[in-house]
Order: sequence, then structure tokens, then C-alpha cells
Amino acid sequence: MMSSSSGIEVTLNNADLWNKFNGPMEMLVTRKTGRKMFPILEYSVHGLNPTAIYRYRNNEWDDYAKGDPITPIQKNKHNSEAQTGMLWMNGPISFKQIRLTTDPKAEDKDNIFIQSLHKWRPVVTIRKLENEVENSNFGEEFRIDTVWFIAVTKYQNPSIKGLKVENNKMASGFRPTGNHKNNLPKRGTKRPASGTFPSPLSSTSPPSKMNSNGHFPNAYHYPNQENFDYSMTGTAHQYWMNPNQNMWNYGYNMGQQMTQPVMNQWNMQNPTNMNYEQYRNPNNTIGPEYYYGLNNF
DNA sequence: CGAATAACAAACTCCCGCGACCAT
DNA sequence: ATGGTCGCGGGAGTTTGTTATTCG
Repeated sequence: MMSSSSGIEVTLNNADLWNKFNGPMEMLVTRKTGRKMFPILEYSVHGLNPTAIYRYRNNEWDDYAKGDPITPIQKNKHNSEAQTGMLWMNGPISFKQIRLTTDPKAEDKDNIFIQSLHKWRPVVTIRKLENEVENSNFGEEFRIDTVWFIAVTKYQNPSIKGLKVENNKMASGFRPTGNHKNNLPKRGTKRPASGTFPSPLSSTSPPSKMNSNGHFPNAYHYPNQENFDYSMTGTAHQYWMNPNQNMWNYGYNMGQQMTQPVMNQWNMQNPTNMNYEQYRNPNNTIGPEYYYGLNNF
């Protein structure tokens, strides 16, 4: 709860849920369509003049980033139009439609552009309308101490992730009783230790980055198949051209990466040979100091 | 010794299947 | 009931950045 000098009080309705999350709250942020917040922001307000007209504005994000360029703070009006204090105080004020996106050009009015790995705090602004006119100098801001989060594109803290699955019914498929986990494809399948490698058809178009001599600059330095280590467990799947064979090979970190059109064609021709053992950090024990944008409030 | 680059690391994006929700 | 859509975490590939090693 937070109250202002004028006596207005703003309370977080689902504080119990917010408080369940031990450690810094993380919110997934995605690019194309944005990601909804969970838990949502839902407030109650008290102490308004019941008959005065108020406009309720939310999500004026404080930005404390030091490293990255600071983007303009974004404000989103609540879906409801201006209404009396009594109506505002009557029901919960929810911002469940808010979506977080990494796309700075997001057009949907519910999408809020935020930077990943930065710490964000929602701010509620209440403006009282005088004679139906909104005075920009008039407004009170409310920050709930416990309501802030780190934007991530992938959960860093497994505890946070587990609590999201446990509490968000839309993620129920990932609970122990759900089927998502039971149907995971087998992981860690190594490619067969064969000396021959699938290659695209000779009609494959040369990639645009190819040199005039017909080879990738880097790949040209590694023409021998002995350099190909298919037992390695890397995240990079890269392709290299053997200039002696004038064909594409699939390997680990062996020179310039195949361009997208060529790789798509390659994948279509070799759909079953893509399994590999993927490296992952098994102990994702990353503390709050990890975040680039963390700052003190 | 310094530049080049191999090796390593991790953030990020797209898309997927499942379960909840929603409109018939 | 049923079929369409949405939202979820996750798989797998892409992109980007850092460190270690090699080479001239």
C-alpha cells in the first residue's frame, strides 16, 4: 500500500501472489507479439473524492539503466475513460492486457517496449480532471515497493520459472501432471560418427557472402575433414565449404556460417541428421548482481 | 608482441504442442 | 460438444560478444 499527502491510497490487490516469488521477479519479454505479465498488475484505490473525475494512468516506467541508452519512458492509459472517484474505488483496476516487447516499433497500444536484462518498476499515476481538462502538472504517482521486475528473454532463476508454472494456469501443461514434460523429444543424440556428410544439391545457390573465388573466406582455411569434430557439444551449428570437394559440410564452428537461404535448402534435404548434443549450463544459479541494468532505487 | 581467428559462451528469436479459454 | 484462438515454457537455431590460442 502506498498513500500520498492528499490521502489517496493505492494497494496492490494480488500482493500475495507477487510475494510468493522469492528472489528478483523476472518477466519474459518477447519481440513479435509481446508477452503478457504474470502476475498481472491489479490495484485498488481509496481516498478519492467520490464525485470528482479522475483519470487513472499506469505504467510510467522508471528506467535506471546506466549502460544502455535510455529510451523514453512509456505511459499507457488505463482502458477505462476518465470516471468518478467512486467508480475507480469500486472495483479492482487491472492492467492484465499489458504486453512486454523488445520491439521498439511496437504498434499495439497495449505493448510496452522495454529492454531485456534491465530492471523495471511500474508506476501508477492518478490525475484529477478539473472542468474536464487534464492538467499535465496535476497528478500523483504511486510505486509499490515490491512491484518491480527484471526483463528477461529466458528465465534466469529456476525458482521463478517454477513458481510461474505453478501459479499461472496457462502454464499448467508444464506442471508434473502436464503432458508437455512427458512428451519432450529425446535430447543429447549425437550425430552418427560417419565420415560422410550430407550435402546440399549441387544446384544450391551460392551464398551472397561468398568470395569471388567461390569460397567462404574462413572456410577456405580449413579444407580438411579432419578439422570436423562431430563429437563436440557446441551450440553453434555451422557449415563450411570444402574447396577441394566444392560441397557444403556440416560442422562445429568451422568457418563462415551458411546464409539462411542455403541453410533452409540444406535442412529440407537433410531433415533427419540435425540431432546433436547441446551444451547448457546445468546450474543456472545466477544472482541479481548478474543483471546488466540493475540499479539501486 | 600484436593481429587474426578459433573456441567458447550466452542472449535472443522463431515456432511448437499442450491446455485453458471462448464463441458458437 | 466442438472447433478456433490464445498463452505458456521449451527446443533448436541465430546472432552477438568474449577469451584463448595461433601465427607472422
